[in-house]
Amino acid sequence: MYKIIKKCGRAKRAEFQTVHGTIQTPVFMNVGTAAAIKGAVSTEDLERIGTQVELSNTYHLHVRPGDKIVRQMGGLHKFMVWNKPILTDSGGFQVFSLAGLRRIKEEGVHFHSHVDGAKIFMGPEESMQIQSNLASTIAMAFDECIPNPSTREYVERSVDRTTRWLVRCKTEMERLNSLPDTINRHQLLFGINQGGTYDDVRMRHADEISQLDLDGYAVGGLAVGESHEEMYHILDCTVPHLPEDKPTYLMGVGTPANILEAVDRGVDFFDCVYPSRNGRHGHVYTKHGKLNLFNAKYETDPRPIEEGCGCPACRRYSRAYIRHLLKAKEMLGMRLAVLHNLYYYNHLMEDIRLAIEEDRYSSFKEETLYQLTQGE
RNA sequence: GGGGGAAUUCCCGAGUGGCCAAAGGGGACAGACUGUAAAUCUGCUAGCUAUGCUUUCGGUGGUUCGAAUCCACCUUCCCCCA
Repeated sequence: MYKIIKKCGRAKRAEFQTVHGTIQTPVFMNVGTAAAIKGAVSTEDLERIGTQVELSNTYHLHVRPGDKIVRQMGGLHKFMVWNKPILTDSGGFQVFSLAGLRRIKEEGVHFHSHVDGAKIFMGPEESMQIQSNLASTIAMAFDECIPNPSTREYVERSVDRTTRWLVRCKTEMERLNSLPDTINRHQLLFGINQGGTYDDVRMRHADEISQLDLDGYAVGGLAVGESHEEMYHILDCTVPHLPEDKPTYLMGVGTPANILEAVDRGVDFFDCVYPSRNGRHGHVYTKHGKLNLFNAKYETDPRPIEEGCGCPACRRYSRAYIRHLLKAKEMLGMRLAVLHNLYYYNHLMEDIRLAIEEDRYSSFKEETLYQLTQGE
């Protein structure tokens, strides 16, 4: 299922086979929380910009339209008309991001819906059931994404609960996959490592969950306020304690520089809202760093966002025009910026894969990081 | 021709004697955003030799210790009646 093709230092070039196709890693998963990438991005667009995996969210789809409706429509793949792999996040991040709207108990989490305030209960079993209804390719374990900073005492208690929840997730997922009427009987389950910024807690937890023989392992709870140095240190400590023959996923990360560094520490999967959200907010990525198209200096800039870029935005449109659209709040402006950013991320990953294959990842990383800081 | 109303800082618009360089929008300018409660949020928007000073509320003159606010005249615009 997971096959390492080439290693270059700790960086891995691998293939991950799923029922919805083979994922070439390292990979960036394009975030479409509510079964759509914000910014009016269609399935056809995703095919054009090189998307391999789309990520959607258990909590959001449970709230709206409801996972039973998605199931009735034949599962997320049919519903979205996307036949490549889909990873669903478990709702664990909403335990973090909806902190004001939820209460954590051993059995699970009580939420108030951010849409209408309705009471929602989600525990490991519920999360697995919802994800089974969604029939994603990869389900994520239901965890608590711990805020930063948190006390050691809290982190240890939370991590132990996340482990107990993980065991329950695995049991429930096996049961669901064996049901005769399940849509995707090959649904995979990734566990999630937590431990805040406490490296010993991280390593201990990684060792524990590695015993469970899951389909993949994620490092969660990073990029939530700690420094980059802390994040890289945690990866240095944690990734070696996760199974080498399973994919590693760094959740929610990150900037191009974060990804370059994390790949160098053995990470295969990434996802982040940056390319889509920043695109909607007028920030676009180039090999020389990020541009803010709202800035006055692009008012009459006839150049594409990036010279030579093959994305749908750069092939036809100028910075000046996209800036105008963004300022005029025309949806096309956001759409073009998001398409560019996702294309940039997907192609950055392609370059990363090639560099590993050609055994030159270290120099590629240094050169790319250097370029990113240079500006134009 | 007669009667009434209005002119405010880039725009709209509040303010009708001191607490006013002037509310609130908008626009402009800049910043933030890392498993998306995010097409969102924040800051800023007269000038300067800056805990103060100068210019600014259609124009000119006046009343007052003090005027965007009161008075006179002028200019422009709007509405109603002929």
